[in-house]
Amino acid sequence: MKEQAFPPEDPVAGLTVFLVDDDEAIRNSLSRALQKRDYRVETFASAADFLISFDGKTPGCLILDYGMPGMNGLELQTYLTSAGHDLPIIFITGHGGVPESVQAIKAGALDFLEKPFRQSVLIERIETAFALVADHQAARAGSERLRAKFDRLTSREIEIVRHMVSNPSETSSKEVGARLGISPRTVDHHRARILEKLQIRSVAELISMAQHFLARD
Amino acid sequence: MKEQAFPPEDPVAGLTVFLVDDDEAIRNSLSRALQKRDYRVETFASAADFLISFDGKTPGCLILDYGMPGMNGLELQTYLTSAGHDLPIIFITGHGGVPESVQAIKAGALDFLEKPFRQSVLIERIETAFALVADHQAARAGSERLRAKFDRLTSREIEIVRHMVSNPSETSSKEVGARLGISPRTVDHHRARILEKLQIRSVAELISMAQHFLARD
DNA sequence: GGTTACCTAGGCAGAACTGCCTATAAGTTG
DNA sequence: CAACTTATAGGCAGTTCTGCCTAGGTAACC
Repeated sequence: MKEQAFPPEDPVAGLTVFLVDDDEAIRNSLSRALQKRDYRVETFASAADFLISFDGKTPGCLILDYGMPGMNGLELQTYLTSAGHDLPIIFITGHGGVPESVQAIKAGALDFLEKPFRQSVLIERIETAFALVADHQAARAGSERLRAKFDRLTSREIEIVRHMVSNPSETSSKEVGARLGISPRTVDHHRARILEKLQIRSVAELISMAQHFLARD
Repeated sequence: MKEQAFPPEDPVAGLTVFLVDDDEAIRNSLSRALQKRDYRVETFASAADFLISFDGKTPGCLILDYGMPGMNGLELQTYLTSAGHDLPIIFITGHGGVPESVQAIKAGALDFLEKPFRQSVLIERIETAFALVADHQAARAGSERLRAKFDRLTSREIEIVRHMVSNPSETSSKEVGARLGISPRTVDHHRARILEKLQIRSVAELISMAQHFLARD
C-alpha cells in the first residue's frame, strides 16, 4: 500500500467536503489542509449557515463539529436524516463524550473523532465517505432508470403489475381478469403493453424487477 | 410454567441475559437486580468462561464489560460476529473512551454504557435487545421454512432454479434446455417437480420466493 | 438382486400465452 | 372537431405450458 498525496483515482471527482465548525481557526487550518490535497471544500460557521447554502443535491460528505452554539451537530444530523439526505457525516468534537458519540454513530454517522485528531485519519474517513457516496449514486442511478420505465405505465397497468407482484401465484390472465372484473383478453392486452414498455419478455422478469420497489402495500 | 409476579407482557419469555464482567461486585449486584425483575441471568467472570458455556443457540442478549483482562469485550464481540451469532451486545465500561465506543457501535453493538449507569437505562436496552431477538427469530423461522423446501430439490433442479432466477428473461423450457444442453421436454419435467416440491404454481412465484436467498452467485 | 431416486425424453390433449389484426367507448388535448 | 390516449374486448394462428402417461439408463441402498 503506497500512501501518496495523489491517489491514482482522482479523490475529488466532483465531490465536496462540507466543513461546519464554529471555530474559525479549525475551519481555516482544516480547509487549507484539505484543499492542498485537491479536495473541494466549503466551510460554514454554523449549522444554519450550512442549511442556507446546501441544496441537498451536491454530492459529498459533511465534517461536522458536534458542540456548536445554536443548532448543534446532532440536531443537524437529525434534520438531514429526516429530510432524506444521505450525506455521510464525520463528527469532530472538542468536548463530546461517550454518550454523544454512541448516539451519533447509531444515527448513522460515519465516525466520531475527538479533537485533536490526525489529519490522516480524517482523510481516510473522507475517502470512506466518498466511496459510500459513489455506491449510493450508482445504486440510485439504477433505480432511477427503473423508475423512469415504470412511470410510463398507465394506472391500470400499474394495478396489474402490483397484483402480479403481490400475488405471484395468480398471474394468469384468467385469474387477474377475474380479480379485476375484466376480460382475460384485456389482461393479455395490458400485459403485452407492460412488457413492451418495460422492455422485458416475460412475467418472470417483471416479478424480478418490480418486487424491489413495489414491495410495499 | 408456574404463575409468578410477571408483568403483563412477560419480559423474560425464555430469553437469557448473559452478563460478562470481571468485577465480582458488579456481577453480583447486577444479576441480583435483574433477577428481581424476573430476568433469567447467567454470569461469567471472563470472555473465556462465557465462550465455554455458550452454546450459540440460547436466545438472549449479552451485557459485556469492555475492559477485561484476557480477551476483552471488543475481541469477544468480533469473535461472536465472525462466528455468525446475532446475540445483541450491550457494552458496559469503566474506562472506555470515545474511540472504543465508536468502534463497538460500528461493529453492531446495541449500546455502550459508561459505569456507573442507571439500571433503568440498562433495563430499557435489554428490552430493546429482546425485541430485536424476537424479530430475528421470526425472520429466521420464515427463511428456515423456505430453506427446508429448497433442500428437497435435487442438484439439477437447483441448477434450473438458479438459471431462471438469474436469467428471468430466459425461463422458457426451450431456452433453459438449450443453455443446459438438454431437451426442452426434460426441463418441463424438472420444472413440474420443482413447483410440486416447493408447493407453488407458477414460475413467477418461484422467482418471487427464490431470489431472496439465491441472489448470490 | 430388487428397490428407490434421479436424469433423461417423448406422446398427447387441453390450457395458457403471444403477436398480429380489428373495434368501440370514454376522456384529454390541441 | 380532430387527434390521441386509455381501457375495453374479440378473432386467429402459432408457441408454450401443464398434466397425464410411458420408459430407458445410472447410481445408491438394503
